[in-house]
Amino acid sequence: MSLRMATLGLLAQHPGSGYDLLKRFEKSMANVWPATQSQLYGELNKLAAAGLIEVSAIGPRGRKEYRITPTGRTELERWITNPADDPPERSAGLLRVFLLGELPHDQAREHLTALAAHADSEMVRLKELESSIPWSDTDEDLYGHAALEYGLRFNAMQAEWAHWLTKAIDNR
Amino acid sequence: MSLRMATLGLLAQHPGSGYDLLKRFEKSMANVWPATQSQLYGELNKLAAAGLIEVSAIGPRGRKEYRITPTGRTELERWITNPADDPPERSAGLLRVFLLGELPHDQAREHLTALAAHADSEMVRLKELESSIPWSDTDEDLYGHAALEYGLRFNAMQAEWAHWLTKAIDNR
DNA sequence: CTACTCATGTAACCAGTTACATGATTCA
DNA sequence: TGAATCATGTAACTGGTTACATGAGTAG
Repeated sequence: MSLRMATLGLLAQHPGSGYDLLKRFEKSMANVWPATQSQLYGELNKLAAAGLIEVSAIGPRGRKEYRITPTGRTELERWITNPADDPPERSAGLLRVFLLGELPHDQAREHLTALAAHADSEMVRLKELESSIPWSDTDEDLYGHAALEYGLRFNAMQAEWAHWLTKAIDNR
Repeated sequence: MSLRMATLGLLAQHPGSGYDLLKRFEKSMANVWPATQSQLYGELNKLAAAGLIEVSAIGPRGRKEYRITPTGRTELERWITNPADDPPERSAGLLRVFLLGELPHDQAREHLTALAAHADSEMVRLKELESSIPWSDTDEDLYGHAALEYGLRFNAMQAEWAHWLTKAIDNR
């Protein structure tokens, strides 16, 4: 359901071909919901069959430009305002923490140091991304920027937590 | 790969049957990596076929008690110390934020208020969980507790972020 | 005319969910 | 003896990944 909505959402912002969307997935949405090429083309056909999007123009090389339909927009708004039916969150990283007791203390500490370092480098990457984008005054950019800020805060929290746990291990 | 390691990890902590593990999945691991009954039984058979676990005893009603093998333990440790091959993180919640621009401002604000409220109630739930568990002095409990602390910090961050964004919307 | 990018699709596979199916043991 | 719990499994379906396949237009 979520890839479907990610695709529909990108088309709600701007129409485009599968190829266009693929680049927008890689560029802006990869941090939030990655998608592969084959998955995307399949989803576009399903969305079109369901009447949520439609082909608005055919270009060279069999290019199909899609746009969202009114039905599609209704469906998108319904999904955004209805967080109930989300898939459960899974985190391999947290699972690893959960099982860290199977490792000797010094290896566990090592892992946490690496985790904190990774969070720090993610923050650098996100800050670079932030300053590389010419943010406009649109709602689209307001929320894109907010998602980025979320990532910054998330990684900061993770680094702090890793340091806290490292200390807790040392006190034993 | 991750469910495989979650299962292996639980068996590394204590041996048990599929039925036992299922309850432990529901009780302690559901917040980190949920699993269904049919998935678990399938995985146990695959793990046994691969020699990572073995049946240590057969009980009434066809009960098969599993334990981890030395090969299994090696493989588990390899996985814990090697965070490279994790599946990408996906967040339906963040995807929704990304697409919040498709909604009128007041509806977006409403959504963020609900999100903050949900984070707050999650914190309450986790705190109750925390005080309901008779924590021991073992490593297993140290890291289980740390995972819970992670959840608390994560939800606190989320609530703060939602308030921050609500204010940013108001200033437009 | 050659290499590159644009452009779409299919097939095989792994992971996860829901529903169905079955039977043994225990406890009131 | 009937209900609850213990215990394991299969089948059908959806979502996601990797690899393969193909061809049209474009720029040097």
